Order: sequence, then C-alpha cells, then structure tokens
Amino acid sequence: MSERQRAPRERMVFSAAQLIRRDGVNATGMREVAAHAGAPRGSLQHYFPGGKEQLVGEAVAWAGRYAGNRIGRFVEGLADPTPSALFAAMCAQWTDEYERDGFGAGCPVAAATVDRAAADDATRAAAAAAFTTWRTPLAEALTAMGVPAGRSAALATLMISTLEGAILMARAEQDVRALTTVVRELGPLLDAAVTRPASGEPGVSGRPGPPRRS
Amino acid sequence: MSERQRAPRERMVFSAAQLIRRDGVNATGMREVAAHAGAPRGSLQHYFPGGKEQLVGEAVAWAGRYAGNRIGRFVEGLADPTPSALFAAMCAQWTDEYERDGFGAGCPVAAATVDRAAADDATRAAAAAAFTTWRTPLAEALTAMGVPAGRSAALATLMISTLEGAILMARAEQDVRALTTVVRELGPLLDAAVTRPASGEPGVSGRPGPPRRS
DNA sequence: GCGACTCTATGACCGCCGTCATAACGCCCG
DNA sequence: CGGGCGTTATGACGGCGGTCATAGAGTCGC
Repeated sequence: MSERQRAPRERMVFSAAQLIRRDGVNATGMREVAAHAGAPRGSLQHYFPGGKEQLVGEAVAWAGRYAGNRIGRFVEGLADPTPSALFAAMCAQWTDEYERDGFGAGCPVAAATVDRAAADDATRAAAAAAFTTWRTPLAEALTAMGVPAGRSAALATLMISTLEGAILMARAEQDVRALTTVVRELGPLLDAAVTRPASGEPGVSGRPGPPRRS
Repeated sequence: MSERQRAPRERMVFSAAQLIRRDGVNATGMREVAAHAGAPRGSLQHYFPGGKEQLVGEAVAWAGRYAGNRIGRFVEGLADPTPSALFAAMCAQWTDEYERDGFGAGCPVAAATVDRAAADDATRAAAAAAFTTWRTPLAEALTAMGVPAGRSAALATLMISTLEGAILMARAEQDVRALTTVVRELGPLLDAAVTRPASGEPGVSGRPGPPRRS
C-alpha cells in the first residue's frame, strides 16, 4: 500500500474517469476499464472490493480534485487576474480539447450525476462532493480577485453551472459556439462583481495590491 | 382514463422521456418503457421499427418541443415581461418539481447527450435539434422584450446553459440552492441587455420605460 | 365468410454485464 | 527451503439488454 508504484491502481481510476467521460457510467464496463488501463482484470476486485460503485466514486472524486487543482493553475497563468479571465480560461480548456480531439467526451461528474443520481446515492454524494471541491477554490480565487466574500460562492456556482451546461450544448451540437458565447456574455457580469482592488495573488490573501490593468 | 385508449404510441414516447430523465438512456430498457406506459411489449417493434434509437430520438424531440412550448406559456404568465422574470420562471419549474417530487429526474436532453453523444450520432443530432427548438422561441421572446436582435440568441444560449448546469448541480446536491443562486445572479445581467421598451410582445400591450428589477 | 390490415403476444437468441470462486504466480521473510 | 501475502489469472453464474421470428387477436370493407 505504498506509493512506490506509480500506476497500477491509479491508472484504473483514471481510465474509469476517461471512459465515463465519453460513454457515461452505465455504458462503461469494468472489463473495459481494466483493458483501457492495461491492467489485469483480476486487479479490479482486488483494488476495488466495493465493486463498480467504489470505482466510479473514486473516478468522480479524482475528477473533482483535478478540476479544483486546475483553478489554482489557471489563476497563476492569468496575465490579468480578473474573474472573467478565469472563467475564460476554464472554458478554454474545453474549447481547446474539443477543437483538438473532437467532441467525444464531457464532464465525468455530470455523467455520474445523470446516470446515477436517481439509483445510487453513494455516487450521487460523490458527485456533490466533487462539485464542492471544485467550487471552493474557485470561490476563494474570486475573493482574492476582489469579489466580496458573500458573493464569491454564488458566482462560483454560476460559473460552474454555466460551464457545465455549455459543455453539454457544445457536445450535442458538436460546436464550441455555446462555450465561446457564455464566455463572452458572462464575462462583464463577473468583472462587475469586483468591488475592491484585488488582494493577494493565488492562495495568499490579505496583502493589498494595486489592480493590474492591461 | 379516456387517454388510455387515445394514445398508445405517444404514451410510450412520453414514458421513455420520463425514464430517461430519471435513469439515463442506457439504464432505460425497452421492456421498462412498455411497462411504464402500460403498453404491450409487442407494440415497441410495431411503432418503433427503428428500435431504441428511434424511441430515444422521439423522446428527445418531444422534450425539445415541450421546452420550446413552455417558453411561450411562461411569457404569457409573466406579470412583468422582463428577461430575468422569464429566466426565473424557467428555473422555478425545476425548483417547484424538486421541492414537490424530489430530485429524482433531470433533463432528458442532457441525459441523451451524456449517454449517447459519443456512441450514437443520430441521437446526438436529436439532442442538438432539441436544444435548437428550445433556444429559438426563447431568443424570440427576448427580442420581444427589448433585447437587441443580435444579442438575443447569445443570451438564450447563456440561459439554457446555466439552467442545465444548475439542474445538474441541484440533482447532485439534492438541493435547489444552485437553481436559486443562478436566478439571483444572472437576472441583472439579463435585464441589462434590454435596450428598448419592449416591443410587440405576444398579446399584451407594451409598457413605457425600460423594465427594472423583477 | 373472408381476406387484409393493424396491433398484440410470447418466446428465443446472443451478448454483455457485475460479481464471485478458485487457483496460480512473484517475491520477500524467516 | 517453505511459508505468507499481495497480486494476477480464469472461468463460471445469473441476470438483463435489444432484437428477431412467429403467431395470435381484433376489426373493417366486401
């Protein structure tokens, strides 16, 4: 159970997330996950004695962590740390993927919610937790950008909701139009929520600094 | 039940939409649809020789038409015909359902997209068409409310994207918080897009002055 | 009565699913 | 060398999936 090995079990979780992203939870078979991860079939019941529910749950949790971590990296990479620029970066990750690799995959958390919210409460809760681990650092980033603390959580919810819906529409239409549209339309509203000149850069807060304009 | 004899086929489409809404496309069986509709199993291949793909396609199309028709009825029922009020009505349909019947079901078009976008292009196209039959009357309603014609389609896309994402989050969290939040946060932006005092809205006389608040 | 047609009814086929049972392998420890 | 244990390897089982094939009911014009 040490982390000396880089990939046996973890690769299966990652593969599960990828396949769920593409085909949904129900259409993703356990054997398929093992094959995709290049892992032996017998490892499934060894690493995931809780069966598919456990595997899906970990895949969803992984996706939530990934999305949450991306927030920090987005903020770091922004030349202009405004809410609209952050939202644009979040959406750009999807437009880039869609233009590069096609519209084959969506958000695994959305897939888990659609396929399992009614039937499997554990997976539903995992999806809710994933949304939280995504929303929390996003709200903190907004606060650091100058959005009032009471408003940040609401705007984070709005941003994630809009992005999720735009991903859905983009996939259905096989066109990034929805993603680019929501970026353009929602941006001004997000920036208008900034009331003070943006405190500390990512993570560290409390240090007042002048807003860097382009 | 007089309708019981009136609509054997239509009931199956409706039942399919309901079950897809709850469990997703893959988890919804043909036998289950027939049973839910109170229809004989043999009617499936009679009315839907195209198999599950046809049934799902018609269910998605039905959902799109339903959503599109709701727009008109929402506009008629609004005391104050503003974009934010329309968006609030659209979201209220979901909060009402969730508070009344629980979080058992989501949007069937979203479910079809998640489950079938990668594997079944016909269903994916049906989902895209459903989004269009939903977005078109919405954009027209916005234009009638005074939103510039060039802006209406973009705002309609934004509204539907946000609503779809909020539905997703609400289901995962089993809490209407996401829905109420996006209504509150997005409303001002929508109303700010109104530039002229609402032209010919369906059946109601125009009001003087730009609409403010809701 | 009698086709013709629409609809219903049922059973079988084949395949994939998740899970379980069981056994072998690989390697370090004693 | 001989266990012990984490891991891998197969095979079987029961169930459900969509679809096909075929035959039965009901009804209507003639």
